[in-house]
Amino acid sequence: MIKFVILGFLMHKDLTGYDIKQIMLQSTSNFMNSSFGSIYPALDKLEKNGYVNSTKLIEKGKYKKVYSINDGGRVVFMKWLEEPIDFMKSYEEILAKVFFYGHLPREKATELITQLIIDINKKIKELEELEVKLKSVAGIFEASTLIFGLDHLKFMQAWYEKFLIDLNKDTGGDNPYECIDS
Amino acid sequence: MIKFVILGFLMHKDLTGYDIKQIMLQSTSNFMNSSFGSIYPALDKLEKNGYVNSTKLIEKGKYKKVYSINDGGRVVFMKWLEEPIDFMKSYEEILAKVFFYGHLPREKATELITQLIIDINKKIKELEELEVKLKSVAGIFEASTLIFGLDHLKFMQAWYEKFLIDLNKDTGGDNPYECIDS
DNA sequence: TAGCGCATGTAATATGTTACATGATTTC
DNA sequence: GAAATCATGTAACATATTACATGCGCTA
Repeated sequence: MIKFVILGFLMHKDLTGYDIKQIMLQSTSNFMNSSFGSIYPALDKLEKNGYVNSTKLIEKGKYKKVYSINDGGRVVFMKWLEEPIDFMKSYEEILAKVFFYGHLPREKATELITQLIIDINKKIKELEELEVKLKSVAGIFEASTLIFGLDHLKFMQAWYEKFLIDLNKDTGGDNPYECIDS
Repeated sequence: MIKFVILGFLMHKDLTGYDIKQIMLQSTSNFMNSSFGSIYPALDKLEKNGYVNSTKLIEKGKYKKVYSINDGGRVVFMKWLEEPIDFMKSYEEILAKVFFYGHLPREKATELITQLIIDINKKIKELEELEVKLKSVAGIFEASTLIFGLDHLKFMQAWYEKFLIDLNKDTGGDNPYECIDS
């Protein structure tokens, strides 16, 4: 997932590995905060795969390697972004994608979040059937993890439902997050 | 984490790798559902480290390797269980521990969950300060991930608060989850 | 001149998944 | 007799962390 997050940052401006680490700390650390040990190899691989280009330069006596996304990179990033969210993969994946939804037309973002809510609802139905069976059989702690899972999904459903409403209210005021690092 | 979940299952009865996979599917799949490719090597390692013992046998013509936890294993499992929950590590770790809290004295479980709530509250305070700064600066999608993180923590706090109350009401009716596989 | 922030990178380790290989028994 | 289920295991791959190694420039 880190490669897509990196591409997402590069969609916006050219960055070094060090920059990326700083920006993550300030913006995505809630759901993703990678170490240099994964950022640098990821950049390396992205370049080998032809999704980014790098320029070596010396600034204030410091050796820097500035990366920029190219057309190939933009294509794979947008493809990832437009894919429906598989919310069972990981809770972080949802956040990662939504974080970059500003790159999508508003209608597409709305559509994807609507689909997410539908998928969550399906899973809720599934778990509710399981709940009946297990509640009678398990102890309070074992049952609690299932009920937590269920309540957690209900929380997510309600949250994204509300988010959709806020989204429709939003004027789309152009407020790019580039401001963060200024 | 898988090693502790395996030890937790073995606390209750002797099992084969195959059994463990089945039980996971029925009980913990909500937060952990490992593949054979991680269960078998994990069992192997647990045995090499001296936490479990295995007995090879042939039952109904099928070769089986039944694992049982030993004193060393019980010690490391209980030590893991009694440790305060680091809820920032992963959301799954909370569930994994609470799932086995039936092995703890009720007061210890209560204490650990109380501490968890305190830790979550601390993090909420932290994020609320960040929120003020970022809200003005980020676009709706970027801000949403932070707000989701915050609301998510508030959900967890409320949930475990309520769970504590339910726990105090609970008679502690002995309802071991062994019933699941019957 | 010591230490911190900037800046890049590697090596060892951990942890897990998917796919494959193998072979027995049970069920239709 | 074919397919599903029981049962164990390995190999290739993916993904990430921690700790280390290196070195420059700025500031106290």
